[in-house]
Parts: sequence; structure tokens; C-alpha cells
Amino acid sequence: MSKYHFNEIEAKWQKHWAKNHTFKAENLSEKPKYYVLDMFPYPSGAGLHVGHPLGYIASDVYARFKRHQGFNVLHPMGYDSFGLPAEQYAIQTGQHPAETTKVNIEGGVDKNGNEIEGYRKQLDRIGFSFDWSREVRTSNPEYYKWTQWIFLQLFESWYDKDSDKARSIEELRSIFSSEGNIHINAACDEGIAHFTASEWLEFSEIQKQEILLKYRLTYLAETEVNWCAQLGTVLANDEIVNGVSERGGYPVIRKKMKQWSMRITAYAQRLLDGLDKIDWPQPLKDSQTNWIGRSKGAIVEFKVLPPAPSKGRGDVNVSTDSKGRGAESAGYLTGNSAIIGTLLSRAKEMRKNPTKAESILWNELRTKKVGYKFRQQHPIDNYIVDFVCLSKRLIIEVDGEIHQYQLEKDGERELLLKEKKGFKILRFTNNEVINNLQKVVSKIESTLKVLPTGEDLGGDFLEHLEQVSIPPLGARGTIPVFTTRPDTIFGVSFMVLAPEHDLVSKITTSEQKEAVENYVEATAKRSERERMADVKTITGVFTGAYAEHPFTGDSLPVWIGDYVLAGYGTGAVMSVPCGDQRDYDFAKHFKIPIPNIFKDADISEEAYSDKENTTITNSDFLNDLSYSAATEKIIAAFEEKGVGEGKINYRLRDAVFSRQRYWGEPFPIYYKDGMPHAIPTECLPLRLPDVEKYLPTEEGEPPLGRAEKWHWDERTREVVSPPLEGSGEDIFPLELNTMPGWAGSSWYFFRYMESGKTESDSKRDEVFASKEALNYWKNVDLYIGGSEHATGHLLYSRFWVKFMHDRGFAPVEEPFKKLINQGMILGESAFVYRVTLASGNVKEDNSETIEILKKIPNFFISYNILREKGQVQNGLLSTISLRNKLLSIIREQSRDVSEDFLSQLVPFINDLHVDVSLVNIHNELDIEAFRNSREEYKEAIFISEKGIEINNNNEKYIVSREVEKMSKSKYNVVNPDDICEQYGADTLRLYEMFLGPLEQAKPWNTAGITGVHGFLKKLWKLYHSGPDESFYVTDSPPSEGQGEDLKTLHKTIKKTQEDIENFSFNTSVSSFMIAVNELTAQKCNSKDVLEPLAILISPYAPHIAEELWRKLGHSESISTAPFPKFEEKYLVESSKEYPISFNGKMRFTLELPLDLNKDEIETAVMAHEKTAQYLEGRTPKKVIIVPGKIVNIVG
RNA sequence: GCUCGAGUGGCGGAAUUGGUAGACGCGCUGGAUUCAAAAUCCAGUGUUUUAGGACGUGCGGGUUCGAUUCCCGCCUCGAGUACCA
Repeated sequence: MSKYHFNEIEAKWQKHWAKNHTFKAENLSEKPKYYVLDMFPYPSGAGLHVGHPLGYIASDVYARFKRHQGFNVLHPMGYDSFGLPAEQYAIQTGQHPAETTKVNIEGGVDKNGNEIEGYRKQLDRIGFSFDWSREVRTSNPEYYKWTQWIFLQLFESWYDKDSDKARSIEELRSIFSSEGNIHINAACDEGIAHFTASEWLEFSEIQKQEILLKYRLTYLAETEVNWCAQLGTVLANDEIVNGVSERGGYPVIRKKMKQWSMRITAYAQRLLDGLDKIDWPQPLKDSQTNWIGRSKGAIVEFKVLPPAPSKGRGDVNVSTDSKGRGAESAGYLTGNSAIIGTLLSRAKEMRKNPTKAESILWNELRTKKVGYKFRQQHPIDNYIVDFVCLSKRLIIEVDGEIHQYQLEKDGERELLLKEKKGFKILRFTNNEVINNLQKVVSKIESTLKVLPTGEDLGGDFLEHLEQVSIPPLGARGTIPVFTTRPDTIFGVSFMVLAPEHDLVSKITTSEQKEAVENYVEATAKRSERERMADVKTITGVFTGAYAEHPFTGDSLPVWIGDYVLAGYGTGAVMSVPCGDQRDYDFAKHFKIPIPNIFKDADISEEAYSDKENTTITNSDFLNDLSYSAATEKIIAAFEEKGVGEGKINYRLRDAVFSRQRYWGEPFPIYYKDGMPHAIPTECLPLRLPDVEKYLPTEEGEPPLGRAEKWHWDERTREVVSPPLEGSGEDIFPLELNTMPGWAGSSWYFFRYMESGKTESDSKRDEVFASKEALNYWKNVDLYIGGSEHATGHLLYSRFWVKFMHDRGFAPVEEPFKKLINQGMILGESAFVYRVTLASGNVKEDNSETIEILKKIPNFFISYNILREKGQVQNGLLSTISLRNKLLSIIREQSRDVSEDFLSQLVPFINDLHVDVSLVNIHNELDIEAFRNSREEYKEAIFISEKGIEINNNNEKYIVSREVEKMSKSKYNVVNPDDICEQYGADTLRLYEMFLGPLEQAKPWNTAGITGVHGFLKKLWKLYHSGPDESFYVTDSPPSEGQGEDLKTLHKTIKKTQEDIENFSFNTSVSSFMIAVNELTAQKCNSKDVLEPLAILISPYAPHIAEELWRKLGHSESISTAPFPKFEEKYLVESSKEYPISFNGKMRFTLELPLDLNKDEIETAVMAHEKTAQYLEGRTPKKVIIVPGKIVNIVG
């Protein structure tokens, strides 16, 4: 006697597989390779729900199938274990993220005493065929050593556009030394000045480093970043959803900060082209294509005209460099020119309102009392410092009452001032200044003595800026714009700059200055979300400046407006109101002329943006040309005139790579003379230091600023404490930022290729993966995961792999050959309907009424009563009878509530999520369990389907159901452990596959699981048809003569193989059910049928298959048994049940031999009595016969 | 707004190249077994009907002997994206 004891069987085989390393992949194998990978999971503390393993089950089925087909399969698993949740948890509890991460993976007890199962155990219970010997965790130093190594390779590389690949910085240095940068065609920062070889050789090392930084593939630069104050960090574009942070949903603002960036834009075209070579879902490719956003057009420069004499004092000549940056040559102009207007007004105000300590100290510092010139409230870069001595590069800050503008301190501030701009910072508290002024002054004086002296070119900052803001002459100033419609250039009637544009402060006339500055400031304050929320409001300000049309010579007013984005193209547009709706709306709003340059186009209501059926007119030499002809002609004209050229523009921006957080890879970078330097690769990993708190420092530095030892000693090559004053010329501060989550996940698939550390042949300590391993496994053959990674992980890893390929570290250019997005499994939330009786006189609510209300119990009303009678209107229970019913229940219970009060009560109804574990498959609520779930429900009264109070077991309370995302907060989470416990892992695996197509989102319904569970029981029975359900399989040939069971088997082989290859897992589960139903009916017990059947089912239900395999007499695991071979001969039929249709409607079927030809079929059909019946005497006009398929009679 | 995807019984979903719509499972109904329940087994189950049929794959057209499948227009839902010049 033997029942299907799935718990025993599953535990037994899971142990067996682990012990025998059944699924270990070999790096040296005769077999062809196949690499199946799941997207890297983040090990969260919440554990798995049934939605998580869906993709893993699918990939496991495929991996097991490939093993049966004779492939050497690599199917690894590991953890993307750096990340925000562990760090947020660390901030709350003080626990080291490494510890919580370990518990989340391996299990244990968390700080609140909660038992945590751990990811690994949960995964093991489902019977995956992972090769755990190759596991990786991104937060292990052994792993992130190589993440840092790859970062340094990017740092030591530049992108050569001519050979279209990344090359080493050493090669760039040697090109510079031999020919300067004139012939270099690189992906680099804009506006790098040209230099010759001899000039290069003359440069100081710092200057050289500064220039090289502009070419490196990862570089440090001032960029507009997405700053999230609540998370205390910057975010990448893909980490922002609808203008708020993806994690936590906090607001995000645009901000300029010095950050590490990755020059992914260098790869824009290759990332686009590569999409054609990979087998990915079209929507995913589309979203990458959109994200890269290639558009073809032209770049044109418009000259800025000198202001008209009447309009101002246009005689101050300030030189501008190619980026339009003026004034920066003066040593005291240390503020960031882009936001100087804002800084300026803040500085002014702060000078007017000094704190007590500030004014005391200023008295001691002003007019060179200490021997050096100090400045008060002075802008440096993006900040305003309290006092600064520029010649000594000494900043003095007084802490305490903080100016309100400085409340939003940020992590970069001190780092930037101290380590990148080379300032020394002295910090005093208000108390020290007020109570111990003498000590403070002498500290300042002694510090001044030791510091080297630089220059402070006189003049006052504020006064100077007054002058600078007078518009410079436009002789060298131009506004470059990008346009996809260069053919419409004669329709330009104005220009618009982004408010953040560098030129804004340069060209604004004094008349317009105030309006412009107000506008710029207002725009900067608006969050991205606000800007998105109202795209309809048209705003903008005229700068007072004019630009010259390159062909007509017309003066075009230059505006600023926030519909122009600083980050796209050049941050400026030539506005063609007749052809672009946004320009049209802007022109209409500000009453700017709208010239029409399209023949026969009506632009009275809206812009005419059609390209294809367009004829250009009013456009000089472009008249009567089509869009394409005009475009070609005008670009030639641009080039001839030297005002522009054809250009391809991408929406893709360089990816910000710094995070002001603790739990990430440290950058292997230290700062010397303000320039970043790489730590020698031999010294990696640079380990994450311990800190006593995971928050930013008081100065707003990232958490790493709290580490005691976080300086690099060049001489001893180790991490050391900061140098003492006057010593340690070899000791430099290390970078305080850490890398983002996508750093570790951009290359992990390569790490799996190398054998695990415990293997004798492992080279994991020497290389990120050995050449042999990389060349054998190449890339991932099948990658399964969610579509949420479309523009993050999947784009960044493609970028890194292309880079690694360029530099010869990887043999392939694309990481993932085939990719499948599994759909989400949704939860079926359950709702109960609670009626609360509240006093109708809400305003008179007082503690007395509240006391009385407390005596009134909660009512819960069964769903169908409400549904059927439509009793809910705006949250109010509308039926009086029901209300009276509730009141009478209260009276019956003789609660101490006056009749008068009762009559005032108004019932409110709301639906509440109820834990799905308290509801059975018939949607009946377990009332007792529900009462016990919360104190406030203890006395609740339930109204049944029949509308009466429930006080026995015959009455039912029915909940309503709704499909929602599965989440703890919705109480609809189904835990796979529970399913395994109750039905077994094989049932879980089958059911997840059976639910529906892998790619589709589908609701989980635990009730349906009995179907597949019943199937497994039937399967087991099929092999146990002996006396007392003993194992019974015979060697006798399959049901002699009939061959019905072989037909069933081969039909199933064919279907299963086709289905797996098409990733149509749900239909193959159906075909197993059909097979087992048929074989059971046939009373099949033949080994020739049942043995192959076990292999067919093994990828889906490996435990039961392994057990049956053992019972069939095999000592080896079923996992590598060859997949049964399909043989057509068993499916050959001799006759066909023909559907006979009349005018396309099937009326009856007729069994006929398959070897009949058309004429014979027609004769047979026409002779049939039913045919005559359906024809009702008519003569058929036509008889369509498709032999083997159908017969259709028309007439 | 734009891009992509999807609409089939009470539910999850099948249907290969245009050829018997609703496979398989859940649920439901009836029956067997049982003291009873669970489990198991058997039968039925798109709607409608005057029991012959009629109608049925989001809606309206079209192509075809024949359309869930192909074409045109529309509606609804979901996902991505967000002024990209």
C-alpha cells in the first residue's frame, strides 16, 4: 500500500540532490552549453509570496528540459544584496545592513524577535535545480572587489568615435603627447579647448588630470541630478516614477551637484543597433528604443545681437568661452554662474540679517584685522559660506542657528569645498564665538599662518555681478539649437532657452533682469512632479535680448520658458509656431507673430505638424520643396555658411553613478589636489568601513564621512585615519559616495560562469571570471524576469558588457540572447463591509457622544445583501429597513443607549481588507478567527446572507473579492511555504505554470490548486495499480494490438516538447492531465509508456518523477535521462471524423477513411441522409472539401 | 497625448497555417459511496428556445465557401512614457 506522500518524497529528493550536487554545471564538458538565468533577486525581509517564484519555476522547467535534451546547463542563483531597504532598516534599528541581509538570506531572528525563514530555505523548498556552488552576493567584498575593478577600467578608458569603441586612457595620453587633442574624435564633455602636443607636455599634472577627466568613461562632473531629500540621495532617471522616487514615493527635485557619471551616451547608437540582434519581447525593445530616443535633425547657431543702444549700457565687454561662461576667470568669482542670481540674492539677505555670533566674528575679521582679507556670506560653487579668506582658501563656518536658506544642507557640500575645491574649513559653534571669542580668533590666526598664500584679486563680488549682468556683446556669443525640422527655419519667429541655460544670465538686459531672475528662481523651486502636473499652463519671460536669423537676418526675440528642457539637445529651441504645437501655444499666449511657411495649410487653430504632405513656402530658396528635399538642402546651406550641420541627437543622458548612501560599493577613488585618483587594482577590494550611524554627518556628508579611518595612504597603500596637522603628505581623503544598486547587477552573469570558490579549479580570487569560462559560456541563453527592469538594469548591463567587450574583457557584446518577461501574479483581496453607526450631529461631537458611540458594536454585513440591493450610496447605507434592523439588534442587546440618541444615528459603510487566510474557497469568512484577529472586532455583529444576525454555524458571512497587486498591506499574500506544506512543491510548480501564459498577469486563486493536486494523485495511482495500491508496472508490451496508450504517449511527447520550446507551459500541463486521464481509462501499466511519461513530467514535477524513476528501477537521477523521442508512426490515423458544414455552419460529423479523395468524400457526404435533410431540397452551388479537414456545402 | 499589449462561459484559460469555438482545471448541479463529513468516483454544465433550431469570441463594417484568427473604423482595460524641439 502506498499513498502519494508528497512531503516525504520532496524532502527526500531535495536532500539527495543537495548531497550529490546533482545540478552542478561543468566548465569542461563535451555537451553543448546552455545558460538559464533568473533576474537577480533582492533579498527583502518580507520573504517570498507565490508571485516571486513564477519566473524561477519557468526557468527551472526549461533548465531541466535542456538537461534531458543533453545540454550542460548553467542555472545559478544569487542575491543583489546591496540596496536601500536594508539601509533604511539599519537607520531605524541601528543594525548593520550586512547582518540583516544575511538573516534575510539565510534565516534567523531579527531584532524584533521575528523568526525569519530566509530566502534560501524558501527557494530550496520549491525544488529548484540551481547550482548553488556558484552563488554570488553583491555585498560580499569578494564580489564587489570586481565591481570596483570594472569601475576602474571605466575610469581608465575613453571612447574613440572613429574606431567606435572604448580604448585605454594610456593610449589617449600618448596621442596627446604626440599630436595634442586636435584629431581626437571622442565621446567627451563639451567645450574642451584644443591643445597641441607641446602644450600638453607643458601642462601640470593637475591640469592633465582635469582634461583626462573630461574624456573618461566614468567621470566626475557637475550635473543636474535628481535629488531626493527624504532618501538623502540622488537617483537615476529610471529610479523615478511619475516624478517621485520609485522606492518610498518621495518628491524629487532637480539640482546641480558634482557627481560620478557613466558615459553611457557614448554607446547610444550601439545600444540601439544591438536590439536587432537579440530575441527580446517587442515592448521591452520599444521602451529601450524610446529611452535612448534617437532623433535626426540639425544643429544651428543663432547669433546673439548686441542690445539696441537705447536699451542699455551695452558697452561692457565680458569674454565668454564656448559654453558661454563669462567672468569665471576672476579669482573671487567663485560661485556657480548658473545659479548665481539666486545665490546672490540669498547672500545679500544673509548679510543683512546676520546671527549674533556672525556679527561678533565679522567685527574681528573685517578690514584685514587678522592680517588677511575676509569676505562675508560669499558664494562658492553652489553654496554660501559664512566667511572666507580667498587668498588662504580658508572657510570659517559658524554653526547653530542656521539661515533658513541653508536648511537643505546636502552631502556634497563639505566634500566639495574641502576635497575638490581645496578649501580648508574651520568650524565654530555659536557658543564658542560668543563666549570665547579670543580663542576663536587665535585659532583663525594660527591656521592662517600655516596655510600657503594664493591670490585674492580685489573688488567686491556683489558689485562685480551688478556689472556682469549687463548683457555682453554677442560677437562671439551664439545660441546653438537642435531641431528635427531644419526645413522650417524660415518659420522661426522667436527663440526660447531653458531657464537653467548658462546664457540666460549673460544675455538678459537690465530692464528684464528682475523678471528673469524671479522666473528662474521660481522654476528651480518647482519639483519635477509639479512641472509635470501642469503642462498646460504656459509660462515664460522675455530676456530683452535678440538673436539674428542666420538667413533672413531678422531679429528674433529670445525668451526663456520651462517648456524647454535644459537636458535635451542644447537646452534651447528655435521656435517655429506654425509647425510645432508647443511653440504655437507659446506664441499665441505671448502674442508673438506666427508666420506660415506651409503651402495651403490652415494654422488659424493649431500648428501644422505634418511632415509627409508638406510643401514649404515663404522660405526663400526652400520654396516649393517637400520636407525631405528641403531638409537636405537647408543642411547643405548650414554647412556652407558655417552656421550648422546635420546631427543625430539622443534623449539618453549619462547615468549618474554616485549615491549618498552607506550600503553600496565604495568607490576605489581618493582625492589629491582636488583631482580623483584610482586606488591600485592590486589593493582591491576597498572594504566598506564601519560607521556608528547610517545617517549623513552633521555637515551633510554621506554616511561614509562618519568612518574613523577613511583616508588613503599612497605610501603604505592602505586605508588610514585622517592625517594630523602638519604631517601626512601622502594621505588623502577617500570618496564618500557609494555606487548605485545597478553597479553590482550589471555584470553578475559573468561571475556565475566561473566555478564557485569551493571548487578546486576556481579562479574567483584572481579574475572576475576566467577567459576559459567566459569563452565557454559566452552569454545568457535564456533570461527570465519582470519588465520593471526594462530601462534600468537591462540597459546598464548591455552598456557594461559592450564596454567590457571593447576592452577585451568579455567575448560577447550582448549579455542576454533571449529574454522573457514573466507576468505578475496578482492577489485576490477579500473585503468585509463594516457599518459604523455615527451620530448624525457631527458638529456636536463631544466626549460624551463618543462614550455612547463606543457602546455600539461594529456591524459587518454580508456582501451579497449589499450587492443585490445596491444599498450603498456614497458610503451611506441607503435602506431604511436595514438600518432599523441594526437598531433593533442594539435594543435587543439592551445596551445603555437612549432611544433619542439611536434615532440620530447615521450608518456609514466602508469596505475593509480582510486577511485572505480567514476566508475559505467559497468566500465564507471564518467569523471566530476574524473576531480574534483584532480586539475591536471581538464584539462585532455579523449579518448573514439572509439578512439576520449570525449566531450559529448555518448562517454564512460572504466576503467580496477583488483582484489587486499581491502585497502585505492588502492582506492578500499567499505564502509558497504554506502551499508546499499543504499540497507539495510539485503541486505548486504545476499550478503556477498552469495558471496561464507566463508573460501575462493573472490572479492567484488558491481554490484552483486542487485540480493539479488531484492530477498528481492520479499520476501516482497510475503507477500504483497493484493490489493495495502497490507499485505495479509491467514489462509486457503496451496494450497489445490497440496501441492506444502509445498513441497517448507520443501525442503528449510531441505536445510537451513543442510547448516547452514555445514557453507555453500552461498548455503542456493540460496535456499531462489529458494523458493521465486517458492512460488511466486505458488501464495502462506498461513500462514502455510509463517510463517515458515520468521523464516528460520531470521538468514540472521533479520530485514525484524522481521517486517514480527510482521505483522503476533506476539508480541514477532522472535529471539527465534523455527526453523521449517522438515517433510519428504512433499517431497515424486511418479515418477522420469530418465536420460537415452548410454555409459555414457545422451541422453534423461523419467518420470517413482518410485515404478518400475529394470526389469520394463528396459522394459519401451527398449520400448521407442528414445532408438531404439540411439541404431541404436545394441543390448545392458548391461543395468545398479540404481532405483531412472539413467539408462545407454551399447552397 | 504618444507607444505597446489585451478584450473568448460564473472564474483561470485552450483553439497549430483562416477549417468542429470554449480543450484542461476551478466553481456549480445531480448521483454513487459514507452514520456523517472529508476524500474518491460517475454524469451534466456558453446563452436562449416553441427542443427543430436560433444566437454566441468588446462594438460596427469588410474580405472569404468559411473569420476568435486577415483588413478598416471605433470602444474599454492594462503597461510604459511624459513638453524630447
